[in-house]
Amino acid sequence: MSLDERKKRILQAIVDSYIASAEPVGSRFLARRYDLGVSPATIRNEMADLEEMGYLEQPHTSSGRIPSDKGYRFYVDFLLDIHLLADQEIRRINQWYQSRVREIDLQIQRTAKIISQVTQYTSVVMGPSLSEQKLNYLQLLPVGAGSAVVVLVDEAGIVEHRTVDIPSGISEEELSGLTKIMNERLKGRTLEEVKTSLMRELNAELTGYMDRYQLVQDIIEQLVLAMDETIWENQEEKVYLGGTTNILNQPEFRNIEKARQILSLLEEERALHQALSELAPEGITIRIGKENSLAEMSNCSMITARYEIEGKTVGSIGVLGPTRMDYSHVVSVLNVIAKNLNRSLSSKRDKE
Amino acid sequence: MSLDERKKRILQAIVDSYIASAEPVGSRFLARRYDLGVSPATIRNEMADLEEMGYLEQPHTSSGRIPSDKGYRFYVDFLLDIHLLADQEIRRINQWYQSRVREIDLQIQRTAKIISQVTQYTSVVMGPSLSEQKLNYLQLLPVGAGSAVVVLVDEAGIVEHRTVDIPSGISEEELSGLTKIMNERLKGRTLEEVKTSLMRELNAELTGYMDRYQLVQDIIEQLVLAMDETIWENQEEKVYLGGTTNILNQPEFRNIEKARQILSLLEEERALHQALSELAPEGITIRIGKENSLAEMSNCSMITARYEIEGKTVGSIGVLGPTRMDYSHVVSVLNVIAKNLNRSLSSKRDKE
DNA sequence: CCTTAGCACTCTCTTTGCACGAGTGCTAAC
DNA sequence: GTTAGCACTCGTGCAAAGAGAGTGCTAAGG
Repeated sequence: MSLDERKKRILQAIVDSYIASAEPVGSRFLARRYDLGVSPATIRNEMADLEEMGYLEQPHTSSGRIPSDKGYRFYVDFLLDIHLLADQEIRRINQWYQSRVREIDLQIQRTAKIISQVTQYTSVVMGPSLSEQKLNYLQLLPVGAGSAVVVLVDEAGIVEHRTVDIPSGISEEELSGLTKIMNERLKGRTLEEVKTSLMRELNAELTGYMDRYQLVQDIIEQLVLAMDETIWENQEEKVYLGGTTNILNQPEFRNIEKARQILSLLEEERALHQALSELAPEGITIRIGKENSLAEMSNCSMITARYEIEGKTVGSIGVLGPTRMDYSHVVSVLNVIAKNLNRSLSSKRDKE
Repeated sequence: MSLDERKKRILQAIVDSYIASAEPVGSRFLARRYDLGVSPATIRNEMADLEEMGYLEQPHTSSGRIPSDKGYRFYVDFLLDIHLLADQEIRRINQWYQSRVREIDLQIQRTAKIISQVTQYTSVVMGPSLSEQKLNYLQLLPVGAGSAVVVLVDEAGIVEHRTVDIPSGISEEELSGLTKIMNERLKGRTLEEVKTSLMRELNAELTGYMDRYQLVQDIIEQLVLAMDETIWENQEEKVYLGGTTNILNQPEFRNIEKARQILSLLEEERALHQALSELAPEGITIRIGKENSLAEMSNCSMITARYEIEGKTVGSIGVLGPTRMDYSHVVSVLNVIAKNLNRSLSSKRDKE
């Protein structure tokens, strides 16, 4: 894994150049354009070495070299210099987050849009997982006969609702009584806890207080179901995309077949979600080419960062592009945006 | 506009053939394949006439003919025979709608998916416009200090919520009192009415009942804002897509540039929404090529149908494809799906 | 007068050959 | 260890040639 200084410089030059131009890089070009202090012939020798070691590839016998996945990996791990974003760019991003957005999914969706606009790649953002969020408030509102709306509010101010069936024999007073008891007992627990153990515990207890055993049990069962759906829908399903067509600007996707393959993948929320979930718990994760678990993404790299609510990691934001991606820029952008998003998602609570 | 019988048959044959194969249609092919009873030479003469009249076009001097927009229009208006869907297909669609889905936007989203799967084109579905829906129930729930959640339920059982700021000086009792009064007054009015005139009317009245003039006014103002957003977000923004990549299977979009153009358009929710709104108030609408108001869609046709809640038209479902689209099949599919969707959206209410 | 066969013509698409340019690997000299 | 030189390979662009499909027109036939 150890390359001498010159090999590193050459590899770096090749990757930089290829990222910028998408053209295989030749020795003469390198010698001219980068100040390596050696002749093309020497560079050729070094390139032959690098190829043998697996860092470079040659599309055909007499063309320049392009980085292999391994080459990109080395570049990302050891050669990447993250230059700060231009002030202008940072300001632009901050500005986007000036205006306060109430609804969390709108905020997430906007984030996807911003990422894709700033990076000119496709962005992939996972909606927040709510299962670890703590319940602040729960309300059962009767709606017509046999239906009620459950409204859940968590400590971060995220609101969700869901319609459930309730036994028609229960009165409005009973319902609000039930709501009251549940609130006293469940506030401050995570939604996951609420859903599983607590609901059962409460179930047992409530049947003591109230005379209509069966009805209450029915309601609770419905509630558990609804919460399950709510949590699940957010955690397991929602993936927001931005700039999906940006991918078509990349020369590696000029080929319709390749384009279709990757665009189809983007329609598969479930697969995407999985790809996004397999990440390191914090910091920036970079997956290059075949490092991605999905075969369709073997020409792509994905860079992701995490975001938090209440200091707890709840989801990730990411960028999908060709392996020939501007890693440095994207990493910086994701850092800045994650910071903004964190702030904006917590400001909801700071207000209180 | 009047073509003799033979010209009609020839035009129909050409459109059918071109829809099926995407290849320009020549006279020999027509004579052989369709039972027109005349020789290729005669067909050539007729085709020359049809071209002169504007129903056909010739990609280049010595190729077969393809239908012009006008040709498709004639075909759609006078020659289209809508054959019923295969039982199997109908059953398949009905099956999709067997399982009951509570949340309306999920149902709409699923509909988009179904349409695209059945037709193999891209589907475009407009979320329901809520402004004409009648309010069934409204609730203000205090959440933390300074915030409250407004929950709106309409007669069709559609639930929406929104977080609003409220003056911190107001008590929970006052809030529930306010809720009660509002419910009495506003139930049964359309959301649009609630939003505009009634809110003001109520505003005036309430200031009599309650002693804190300013506070109440603040709340109402917030509510109006929230409702505005709610209505607007549904009516003006939400467009659900299905099978966007299906468009890439069409030979006319092999060209990356064209593909990108149309896919970019699909990302522009606002433009799309507008395109969908300009439709006849009921029945099926077909827009062919340049009949579409958006220049990007001049190679495309769009077929749309309306759907209803409570017998009131609230949105539309549609298919976007090349002008060379299987009009007959799509029209049938949309009819069946609209019917299913209507039923499923009203069943929410039938239950009561 | 309408229909049809025949034919010359047009245009696209594919193939072929060829020259060019970019880039390499290798060898020999520095 | 570095470099210049050279032969070699491969992709690309271009022009010419040929095949194929389809037309429009003309003249003959019903």
